[in-house]
Amino acid sequence: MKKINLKTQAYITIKQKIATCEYAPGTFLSEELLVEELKISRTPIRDALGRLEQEGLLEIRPKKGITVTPLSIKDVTMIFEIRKLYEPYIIKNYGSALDEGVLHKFCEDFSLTNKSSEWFKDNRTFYSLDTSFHQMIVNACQNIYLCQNYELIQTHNERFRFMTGNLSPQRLKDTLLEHLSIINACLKKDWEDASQTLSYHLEQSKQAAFRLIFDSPGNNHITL
Amino acid sequence: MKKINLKTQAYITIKQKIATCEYAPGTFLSEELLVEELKISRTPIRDALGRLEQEGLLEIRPKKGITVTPLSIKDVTMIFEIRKLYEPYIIKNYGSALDEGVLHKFCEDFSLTNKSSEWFKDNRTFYSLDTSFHQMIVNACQNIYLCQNYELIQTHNERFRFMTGNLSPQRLKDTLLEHLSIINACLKKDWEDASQTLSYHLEQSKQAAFRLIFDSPGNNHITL
DNA sequence: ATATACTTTAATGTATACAACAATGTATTT
DNA sequence: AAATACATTGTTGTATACATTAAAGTATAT
Repeated sequence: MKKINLKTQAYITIKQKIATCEYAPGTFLSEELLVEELKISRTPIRDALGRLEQEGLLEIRPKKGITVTPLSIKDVTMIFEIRKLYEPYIIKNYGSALDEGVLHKFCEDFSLTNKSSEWFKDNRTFYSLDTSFHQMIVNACQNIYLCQNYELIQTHNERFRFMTGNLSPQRLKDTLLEHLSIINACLKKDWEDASQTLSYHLEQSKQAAFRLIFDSPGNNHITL
Repeated sequence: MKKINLKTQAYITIKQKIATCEYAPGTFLSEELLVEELKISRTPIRDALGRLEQEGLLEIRPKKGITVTPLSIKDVTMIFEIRKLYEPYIIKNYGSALDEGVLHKFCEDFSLTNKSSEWFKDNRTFYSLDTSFHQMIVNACQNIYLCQNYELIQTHNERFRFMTGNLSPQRLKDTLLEHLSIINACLKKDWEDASQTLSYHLEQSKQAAFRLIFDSPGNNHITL
C-alpha cells in the first residue's frame, strides 16, 4: 500500500476489518478510535466512513456514534436469495462467455484440493478459491450494475463466514464436488444443466450456513 | 429542507441535479463550483461527492476533476437487464405481499389518467406515477440488498428519461394499458400471468427507449 | 524547429481548529 | 426523595488553511 491516497487506504483497511469481523457486527467505533488505530487524520477517515455507510456496512448516527452494521438471520436469507437469482441466470445466459482455460484451471485446483489429504486444514485457501470461482461466473455477464451489487453482497457474505466459524469437512468436500459438477456442465456447454447444478449448490450452501448458525448458539452475534 | 445536516442536503441536491440532467452526463464539475452553487462549504460537499462516486454517479480523478458519469447505450441494456431479472421474479414470488388497497388506488389513477383528454401533456406526473408503481412492486420482496440496488438503478434510469426527451403519446398510452393489465392479473392473484405481463411490458419499454435514442441523434449525449 | 527542463496553475488531498448537539451527570429547588 | 434546570462531556458536523500533484504553459539549449 504505497502510492494510493490516504482516503483509499482508510477505506480499504476499514472495509477489510469489517469483512473479517475484526470489527464485529454491532461494534461501536468512533472517528477518534480509527484515527489512532490507522494513524491517519480525520478527513480521509471520514471520507472512508461515508462510503462505507453508503454501502450499508456502517451506521452513522450524528453526534452519537458509528456502529458496524449488525447481521441477522434475515440477512443470510436475503443474500442467498440474490445469489440464487443472479448466478443461475448468469451461467444460463452468459456461460458461453466463460473462458475455457480458466475453467480448466479451476477444475485442476479443485481436483488437487480434493486429493490432498490435509486440504481441509487450510480453510482460507479454500474460501478464497470458492469466492473467486463464483466471482468469475458473475463477471461473465459484463453488467457493472449487477457485478457491483454482487461484490457488495460478497462482503456481507464474508462477514458471515468469519462470524459462524468453519463449515464441516463434509460440507467442504461436497462443495468441491458440486463445483466440479458445475464446471463439467460448463465444459460440455450444457448451460441449462450448469444453471440447475449451481442452483442446487447454492441451496445446499444456504442450508449449511443456517445449520452453522443454529448449531453454534451464543458463540456469534447474529440476531434472529 | 430545514433540520437535516448540510452533507445530506448537499447529497440530495447534487443527486437530484444529476438525476434531472441539470448536471448532464459527462459534465465537468469541481468542488469550487459546487461550493458556490450550493452555498455550502467544502467539507459537506466532499462528503456528498464521495458518496455519489460510490454510487457510480460521479467519477473523481485525483487532481484532475470530477465528471458526471457518462451514459451509453450499454447502460440502457444493463439497466433493463436488471429490471427484467428483478421485477418479474418479485411479482411472481412476492405478489401476494402487495397491498390490494394500493393496487386499487393505482388502478384508479391509471384509469383516470387514461380517460383525461390532456393527460399526455403532463409528463412529469405520468413518470412519477410510473416510477412509484414499479417501486411498489420491487418493495414487496422486503430484501434490502435488492431494493437498494433497484433504487440506484432507478436514478440512472431517470437520467435517461431526461436525456432522451419524452416518449410518444402512443407509447405512454400503451404503458398505461400494460400497467392496468399487470394490476388486473395481480387482483386475480394470477402471479404467473402478472409476471409474464410485466416481462412483456419491460421489453416494450426497453425497445421504446432504444427507438427514442436512435431517432433523436445528436440531441443527446449518449455514447454508443 | 524540437526537445527538455522548469514554472505556473488549478484541482483535489490532508490536517486541524472550532461549532453544534445529544447524552449524561450534577446540583438545586421543592 | 423527586423533579427540574444546568453544566459537562463526548461525538460528529463544519469551515478553512495548507500540502500535494497532474497538466499545461514557457523558456532555454541544441
